[in-house]
Amino acid sequence: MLSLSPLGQEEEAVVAAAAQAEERDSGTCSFSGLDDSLTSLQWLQEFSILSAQVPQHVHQHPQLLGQQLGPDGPASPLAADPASSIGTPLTPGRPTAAAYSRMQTLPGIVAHGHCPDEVDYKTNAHIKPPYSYATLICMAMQASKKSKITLSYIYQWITDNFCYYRHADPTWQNSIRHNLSLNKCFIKVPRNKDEPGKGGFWKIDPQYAERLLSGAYKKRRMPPVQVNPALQNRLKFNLPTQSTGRPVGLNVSSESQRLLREFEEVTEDHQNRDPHLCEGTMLCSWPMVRERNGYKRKQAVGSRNSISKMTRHSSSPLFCAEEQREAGPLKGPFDWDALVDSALRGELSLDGEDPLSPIMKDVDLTGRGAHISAADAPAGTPDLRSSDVSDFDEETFLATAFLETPWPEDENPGRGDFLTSSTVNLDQLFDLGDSLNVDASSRMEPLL
DNA sequence: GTCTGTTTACCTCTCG
DNA sequence: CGAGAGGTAAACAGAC
Repeated sequence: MLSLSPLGQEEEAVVAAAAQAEERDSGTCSFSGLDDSLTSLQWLQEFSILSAQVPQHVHQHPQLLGQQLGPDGPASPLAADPASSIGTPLTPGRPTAAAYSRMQTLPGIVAHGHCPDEVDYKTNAHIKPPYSYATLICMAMQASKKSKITLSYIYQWITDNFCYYRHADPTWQNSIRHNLSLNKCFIKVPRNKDEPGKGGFWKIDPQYAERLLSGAYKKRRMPPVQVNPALQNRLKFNLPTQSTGRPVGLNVSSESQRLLREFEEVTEDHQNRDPHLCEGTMLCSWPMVRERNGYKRKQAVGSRNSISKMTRHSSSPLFCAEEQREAGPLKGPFDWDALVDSALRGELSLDGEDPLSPIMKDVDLTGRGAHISAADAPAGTPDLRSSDVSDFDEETFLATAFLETPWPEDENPGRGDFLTSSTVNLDQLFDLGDSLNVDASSRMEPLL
């Protein structure tokens, strides 16, 4: 009953245009010409899970950040479908290796019962991606390069990038819809009368996007291993396991292992950082306004949408559908070290008009309404400077952050409002960068 | 009829 | 143990 609607014409047009623009702007090879190891979502898994450090190959090819999903997201050709060839769950050459032993030391990963880092969800149809539906939706939205996307696009993106859902019972689509409707993070944008097609568009509520990104929403619970029931039998017979119990099919290429080693070398220091360094960071400064996000049980009918959703409209400074120009993926070479160094030297000011990312610049610390600049908060304000670190949802943040499209340098309509509304001090920013240097750096790309 | 969207209900799991 | 977060299922209505 899995019936995916093809992309609408308008979407295809945008996708095609984006692809062309991407190729034109980057001056690099086309998406299809990229090394496969750099076009997989898999590196995101690494990035997300391994404490948000920058994989070496991303360091080496930062321009690829925006190309991980390809310029056209769901329009990209489906990855090889291992469901028909069990035993080859990984795409050769992809940087999917992980130091599994090392992972044993990372809380919250091993506890999940499997090593997501080793799983190429784009081709592995057997293991359910460890992302909540909300996260998946966000990822699709971020990857789309559009400010608003359709439900069918979300379906398509998910099935294209997470093989599991290609073969899973389509009830997940129900959950997606359920999530869109129920989760206040998502705003429905009605389709214009003259726009053909079914349904409306969806976008991320800027306010809640901030919270999503800041981790106000917990990551998906991860059962030990969720194996696609539809494939369980085949998996059972076709996936021999190692002595560790891990499927042999999850072996990684030597190149991947090399990349991982390099990555680990780079990130090892970060793993040993004093956790207190996190205090005062941007993310840690964001108060977790744990407003129930629509999951209240037995709510009064209409209490959610009639109020919360109605009050959310496009006046929000971020992600506004028509306010925010379609942004392309990160482009061009990028000197990460130089950026961080200069930032650490204080050469980068986040005050004023620097076109920093919305979430870097404007943080609605209340979650709704009253804005409190992070910089305005007293240094000792506990709820701002050392707030619930555990709430920091790396998964959501990272999963979406790398996909978050930067705004073009030449225009930033609709951003003046948030650019001027608050400030973030450098310490906050680059403490953030310590743990999320990909993201922080990528957000500052327009500065260069 | 199918797709989309909303709503309700109930479940499991995590966390304090 | 209760609350919160997230997942699943199902019913229903409206649009296409």
